[in-house]
Amino acid sequence: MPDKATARLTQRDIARLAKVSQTTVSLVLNNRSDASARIPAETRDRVLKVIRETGYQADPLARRMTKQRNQILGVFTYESVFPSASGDFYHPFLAGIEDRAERLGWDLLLFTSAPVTDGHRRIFHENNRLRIADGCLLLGREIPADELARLIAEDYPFVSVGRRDDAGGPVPYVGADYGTATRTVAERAQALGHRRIAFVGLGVGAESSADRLRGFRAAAGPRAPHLPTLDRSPGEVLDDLLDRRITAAFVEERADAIALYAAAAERGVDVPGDLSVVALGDATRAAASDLDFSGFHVPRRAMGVRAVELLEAVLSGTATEQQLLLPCELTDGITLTPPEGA
Amino acid sequence: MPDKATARLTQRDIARLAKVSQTTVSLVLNNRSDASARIPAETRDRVLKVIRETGYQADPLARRMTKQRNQILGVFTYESVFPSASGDFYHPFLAGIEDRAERLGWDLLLFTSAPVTDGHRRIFHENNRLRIADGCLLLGREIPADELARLIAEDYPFVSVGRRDDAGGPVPYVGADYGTATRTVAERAQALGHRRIAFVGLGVGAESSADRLRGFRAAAGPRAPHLPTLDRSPGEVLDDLLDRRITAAFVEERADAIALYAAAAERGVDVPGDLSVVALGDATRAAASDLDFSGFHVPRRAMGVRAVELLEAVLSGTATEQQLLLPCELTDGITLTPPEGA
DNA sequence: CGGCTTTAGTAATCCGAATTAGCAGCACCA
DNA sequence: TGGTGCTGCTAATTCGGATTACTAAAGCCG
Repeated sequence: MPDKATARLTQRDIARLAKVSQTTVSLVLNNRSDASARIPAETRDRVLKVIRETGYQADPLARRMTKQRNQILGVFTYESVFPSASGDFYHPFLAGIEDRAERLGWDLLLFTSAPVTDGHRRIFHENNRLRIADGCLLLGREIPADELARLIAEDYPFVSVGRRDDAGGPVPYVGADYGTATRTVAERAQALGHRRIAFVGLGVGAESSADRLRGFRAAAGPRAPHLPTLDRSPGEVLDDLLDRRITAAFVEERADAIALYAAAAERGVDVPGDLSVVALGDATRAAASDLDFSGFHVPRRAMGVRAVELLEAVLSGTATEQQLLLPCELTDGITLTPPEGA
Repeated sequence: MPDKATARLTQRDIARLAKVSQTTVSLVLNNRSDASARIPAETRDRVLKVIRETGYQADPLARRMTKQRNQILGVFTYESVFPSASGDFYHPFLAGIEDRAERLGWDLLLFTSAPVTDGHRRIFHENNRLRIADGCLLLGREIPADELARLIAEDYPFVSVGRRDDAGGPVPYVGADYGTATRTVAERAQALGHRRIAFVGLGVGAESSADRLRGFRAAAGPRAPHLPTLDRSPGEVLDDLLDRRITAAFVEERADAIALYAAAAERGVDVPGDLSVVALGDATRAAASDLDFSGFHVPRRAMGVRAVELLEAVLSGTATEQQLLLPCELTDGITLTPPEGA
């Protein structure tokens, strides 16, 4: 009896049992019938019989060795993949990625080994393992330009989920068209009669922030007010809005919109009666609300799907356009109505 | 210039650049310093420098071929990892896994390449790639015994998240002690005066179901009623409970408890006045409710953490006990009070 | 019968790493 | 001055399977 468990069967074993060469076993297994490899039915059956009797299965690793690709799709997230606090912002992206990866027969490698420092991961560190994967998807609000530049310089196949500015070259991405969406909802508000509108949020830093502010300015003009949220309570922001007699606030971050709405309710300020509130995307921080905000949603799932498809195209060399913006899903909602007296 | 993109770097390339042999590169990489392999600091540094400059990473497949650790932790989920519908049941497990993997410097490989058929994945299929990872964690409500048996037979290192029955041998797992938790809350209800109590749910099939029913029976006796939920609306279940003059229902699935509560509210049945409702765990289906149910929660995050730790112990051969049950978190809640007239 | 083609199969390599065996060169010692 | 041992490295082999190159035998033709 084989004391050391069952030493895994190999093609050599099958070959021995079927009295053929390992080559023949391989040919039979791969069902090859080219001119260069003819296996008569008799021999083929003999080999197949042995395979059936022994329950032999080819080692998938050895099999992949001779292929060029590993069928591993890297996923690099600049925050934790499974965050406990930040709500489910990334979830739909990942669902889309998983869906497509599954369809392509790829496994997903999450680079959790990259240490998180200051709440951010860095791609390039001591022992970066990027090259374990065939290619990589990048997720995160902000991705340092130097890291992108290095990926490009090293010619590593990757796709960013979310638009990124050039970094020593164009960055392949599948993003959401925040600019157009923001501009559209701002124009819609203007059509309803709003004349005093403001952008509420960061507006700088990440591309996604800048794109929204840019879209807003495209509709509202370069001097339209931009109210920061950083280090200010929702109440303070609300006061600021009211002081300036703003009639419609375009809030970059949905969580802030929700907080603003709550502050207004508490203060007895009616939304949208006294103030319309437009949400420019989805909550990236935990924030529960059933309220049907006017504004738009980010096509997160679709972005994940398309990002995988683009990476696959890049890897197989069939990619033509490497930068793709998907339209956001506008929602009418109930928080945008004509201003009082309009 | 290399027109054919980046032909993946190999140790041979590194060797050539560093003017040493492939063997030396391998030795340096594996930091070997036996008597049989002495690499002076000077040579080592030269090799490391080239590796750093080129960003070389060992091919995990080739590496696994010759059996070695890869720092890759496989995660096999029997449903989608990122489900769109099923709520967030798996999320905390994965958060725990990610946390520990990060601390150990491991990457997470999600086996999304395993095709989902009938809503379930199968580990063993055409082209299973389990062995890319050093070991694997298994997640899912039900895991076919034959798959577990085969993993055991093949001596593949794995740990199940959730208790599993023996399958041709003991299954290594980190589970939740549903039995004790259910028994404890049932006894607590009895101490409050409840005499007519019932178990509501599947009670069979998955170990997690059976464990709860067993715990319930341990407190309530072997003949205590067990009401099925399958193919019955919450209203029907409620009728059944009232017909039997049950004063406390122990509901296996939190989503069912929520639905039952809603049905009762609609019917004018007071919970817990007319009927106490105990939730035996967390919702595995999407179901939102702020209600503070009496019952318990599953220590999901901790289970994920401990499962990684156990697998690490298994891999390094230091594991002593391979089956671990963590206590559930009992919650007093507001849906269990003494029965009327007690 | 000799030359050419087809058939049926095998030996040799390769994939990218890890590992084993072994080989020069030098120091030290008797 | 030859033997022993250490140092520093490399050639060769292995893992399991895919592929290429090649060969032995049979079939066909004139």
